[in-house]
Amino acid sequence: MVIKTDFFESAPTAQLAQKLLGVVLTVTTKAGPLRAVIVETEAYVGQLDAADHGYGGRITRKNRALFAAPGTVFTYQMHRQTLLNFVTQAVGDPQGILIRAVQPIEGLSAMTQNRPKTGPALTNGPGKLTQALGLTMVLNGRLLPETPLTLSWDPIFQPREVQTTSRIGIANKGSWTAAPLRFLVAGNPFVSKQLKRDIDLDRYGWRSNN
DNA sequence: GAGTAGATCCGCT
DNA sequence: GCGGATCTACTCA
Repeated sequence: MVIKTDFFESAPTAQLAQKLLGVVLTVTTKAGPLRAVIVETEAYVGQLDAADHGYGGRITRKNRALFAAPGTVFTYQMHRQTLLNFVTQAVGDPQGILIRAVQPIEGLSAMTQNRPKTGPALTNGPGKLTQALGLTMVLNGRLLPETPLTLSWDPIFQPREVQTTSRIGIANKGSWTAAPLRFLVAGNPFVSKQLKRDIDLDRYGWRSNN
C-alpha cells in the first residue's frame, strides 16, 4: 500500500519516524526501480528543537522546504553529502524525519554503480544511501508524488524490535542532545554505527525470514 | 573490531 | 570566517 502525504500529519513526528521502519522506499530510474527498506530514522520536532534546522522559526534559503507542506522532500548538503528528509506536520511547522539507513532489496547492481561498496557499507548511513540511490538536491522542496520516490508498506518487513536512542551527531544542544528521537530496527546490519556483535545475521532484525 | 583525525564546501553571520 | 543531522582512511589491538 502506497503511503500518501496525509500520513505525514497523522501523528506526532516521533511516532511517524517509528512507523517508517520497515517501509519500502522505491526510486524509479531509467534503468528500472531501486528498492530498499528503511531501517533507521531520526525525528526533528520543530522550532523548539535545538537540533532542528528550523530551530527558532528562522527561515532561510537552505531550510525553507522544512516549513512546507507535510510530505515534502527536504534535502540538504553536509560535507559534500546529500541527506534525505521527509517533512511532517502543517505548513509553517518545521518538523521532519531524517532517513539514516536502508537495506537494499532490488537494483543492487545499479546501486553499486552509484556507490562502489559492498555489504552494509553501501547504504548504512544518511549520506551513503543517497549516493547509492542516486538522490540529489533536485528533490528539495518537491512534494513526494512529484518525485521519482514512492513509499509503501510491505507486510514482509516488520521489525522484531524497535530500538530508541539519542540522535547521532547532535552535540551541545542541551536536553535535545540526549532526546530519544532516533529509531532503528534492532540487529539489522545496515543500521549506521552498528556493532558487529549486535547484528542478527539470521533474520536481520525482521519478524520472519524473507 | 574500535576509535580518531582530516577532508572539504556551502550557506549563514 | 566558521561550523555542520558525514565519510574515509588510518591507527592500534
